[in-house]
Amino acid sequence: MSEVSLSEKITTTLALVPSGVVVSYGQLADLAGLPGRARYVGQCLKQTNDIVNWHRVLRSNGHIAFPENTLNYRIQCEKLCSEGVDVVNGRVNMKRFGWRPDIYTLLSQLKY
DNA sequence: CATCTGACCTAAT
DNA sequence: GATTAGGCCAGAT
Repeated sequence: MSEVSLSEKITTTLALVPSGVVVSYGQLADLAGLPGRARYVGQCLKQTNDIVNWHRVLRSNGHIAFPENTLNYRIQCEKLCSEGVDVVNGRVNMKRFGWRPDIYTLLSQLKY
């Protein structure tokens, strides 16, 4: 059986998040089998800049995690908007564009 | 070894 | 809304 690193669990799980859907750091941690470790997700994303779907990760309150005047902030806004996700004041309405049960079920099928 | 820091979260005020 | 306090944990100091 192959050993899967923690960061690998996170990146593979994130890669399954569909376009037009966003997740919080905490949600992603849970789905990757690392409950309560939202902070670790942040560390992983910071490490490498080429993680698939990195832009679909937001804070639990829907806010983009970067300061407003940064380049990354603008890029994330741009990418989300191009996917049909409304970003208002650097913030996404998690109620409308956030997690849906069917998608949750899909990701929950991940086994490591 | 102690403390600080951070792409974080929840609950309570 | 905002703030505080506690939780989380790998790295840096």
